[in-house]
Amino acid sequence: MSKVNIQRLADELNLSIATVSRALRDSYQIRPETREKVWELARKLNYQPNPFASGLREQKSKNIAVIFPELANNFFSLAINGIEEIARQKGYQVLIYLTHESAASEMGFVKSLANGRVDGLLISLSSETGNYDHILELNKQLPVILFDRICESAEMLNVTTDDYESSFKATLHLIEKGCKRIMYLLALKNLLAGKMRLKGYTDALAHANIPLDQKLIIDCDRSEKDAYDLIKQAVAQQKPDGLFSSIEKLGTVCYYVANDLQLSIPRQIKIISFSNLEIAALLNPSLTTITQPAFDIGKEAAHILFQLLDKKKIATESKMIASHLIERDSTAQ
Amino acid sequence: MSKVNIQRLADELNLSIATVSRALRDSYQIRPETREKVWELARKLNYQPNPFASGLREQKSKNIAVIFPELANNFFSLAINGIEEIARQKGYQVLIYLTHESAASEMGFVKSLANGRVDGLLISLSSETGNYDHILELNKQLPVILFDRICESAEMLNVTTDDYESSFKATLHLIEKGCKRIMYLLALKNLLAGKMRLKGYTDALAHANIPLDQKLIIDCDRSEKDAYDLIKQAVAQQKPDGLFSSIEKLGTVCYYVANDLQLSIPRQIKIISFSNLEIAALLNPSLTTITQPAFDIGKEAAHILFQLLDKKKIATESKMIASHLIERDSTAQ
DNA sequence: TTTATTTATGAAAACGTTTTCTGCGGCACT
DNA sequence: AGTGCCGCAGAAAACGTTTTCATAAATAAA
Repeated sequence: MSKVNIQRLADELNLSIATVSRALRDSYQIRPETREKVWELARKLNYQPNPFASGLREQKSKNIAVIFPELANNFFSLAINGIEEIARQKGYQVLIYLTHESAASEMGFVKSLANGRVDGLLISLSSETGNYDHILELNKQLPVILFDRICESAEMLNVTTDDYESSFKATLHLIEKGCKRIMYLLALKNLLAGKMRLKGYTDALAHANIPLDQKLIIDCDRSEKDAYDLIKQAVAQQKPDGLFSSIEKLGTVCYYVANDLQLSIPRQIKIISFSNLEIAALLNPSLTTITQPAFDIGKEAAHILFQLLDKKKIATESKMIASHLIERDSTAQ
Repeated sequence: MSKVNIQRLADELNLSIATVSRALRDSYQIRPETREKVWELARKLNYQPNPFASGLREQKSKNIAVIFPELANNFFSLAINGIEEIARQKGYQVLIYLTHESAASEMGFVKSLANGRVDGLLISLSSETGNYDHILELNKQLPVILFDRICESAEMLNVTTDDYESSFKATLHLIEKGCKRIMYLLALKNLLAGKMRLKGYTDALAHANIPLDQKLIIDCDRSEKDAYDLIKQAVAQQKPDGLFSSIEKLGTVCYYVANDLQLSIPRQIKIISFSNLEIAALLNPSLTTITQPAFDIGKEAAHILFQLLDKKKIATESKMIASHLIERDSTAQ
């Protein structure tokens, strides 16, 4: 039951710990038969090197940290799958932190990573985050890759999707389907992603010569809980014929609102939403979505991180992966 | 830029590292003004004790591991939220491992935890897992709590939900709504949860004096990818008037099948499913579910684990948390 | 045979903490 | 003045690795 360490192996084999360590690491200096004896016992006792000891000695943790706003969101669930897959291949452990959209939590987590706990960080910013100093500071010590919710700093590496273009296309899609008054459900307005999505919307309106009506832009960042009431009231007052939800969570809220106001989708009101919901196709009616390649974004972010960790300085640069507009019944003509 | 360690603090303050360490840990042996000086500099330099050094010295990691089959499943996304919340309160880090339902992966992960990487483990077994030796073995070294997908061993601590009762009730619910031929979509048949759910189904049939028809039990474990075809064919042949899906994933598959076979839900076929899908209410028609208290299960499992880690031996025993049957339109009469 | 070189191993230092064991002044009590 | 105690701080050991440095035996070169 007592923990099996390298000393124990050395004692049982009448070898020094140096020899055992070398044998386990397949050093060329070790006689094959010695090596084999060591490995055999190690396997038998299920010897696992103490990661704290090796970490301390080697000054590397073989850990990476992943900081997420939440996991209820399908985007992040998918992304972490991609991240975990790559990390596992590389023999790294994944530490997970959830900020619950709190900038204070995020700052605390980031600061706590400053001393060797992890070798690198993958982070998607909280919606509250306005100041990026903590990120830039940590990036001086270890590689930090931002994904999806990035910060506007030239010096950081990012993996994103084409928020602006997607949003532009989504708005145009509603216009093509006949919408004249498109309400935009604004979220993440502190973050670049949020700003790009909003700009995609306004630019698309301009492009179609539709005057921008500020009353049709509903800020849903502030009151997450009250989003339902807020949207319902806005829809009732402004009577839009299209709803564009800039985040997944609000997409479903739209359905409840439409139901409640007895608006038929898509006849009276059309709905499109950024969303990674697998079952968007099963909603009543099926929901037209802009779907982000979440798994690939996670994978790519991890991939870039490990390029840096492996010191392969080959072409590590920010990357953008396109989202897809999937047309379904909620925007049918 | 250089890492700030305790030596650096000691040098700058002309103190010994012993004193600095004690000051940071609020030892009573340290003069308050010394303590304050140390803390001030530590804050200024954002000193974070190296967790590998402390871990090695104290022989505890302040880490816990969470082993999940997957994260696409809403149950696990919710559960990890609960786990992370408790762990964070306790100052522990959460290491995440995804088995993708592979027993081999699971065994590898569990074995790799044998040497101090983590102080405890929360695990939900993969659907492939038939042998529990690796779990029992690890449990000799550190506390292991199983949740939801547990193993049938008296000596392990578990957090579960009332699978049998839920399944019984669900079946009865369909019967009450007029179903005569209820097809059961079997999954997780290797695991206790799967067995209990199946037994709940068969017992409920017996209770209602409905003869058990083996052809109505569709084993969906084998061919995850082909589940759709399997179910579609079975429904076409057997013409059930009720579908009971024992896992979330198959619930949505039922909708696609019904659609494809042009069966109207709930008129021609009623559907009920184990599921934590938030938007079950928005499906077409809304889906009647048995919803597990995933967040609470995660929280409770973590809670029990920390009771053990804190050596509070007060009443640490297995716990069962009830699921809820939420009646919606897919089983309307 | 003597000397250089290779091969296989051991001794010991280092990583950054925490904590036990000492030690030094100063104070209170004989 | 001598003894004991207390408050504070330093020296050093320990945790389990990895790796540099040293060394013995065996082989090759002279």
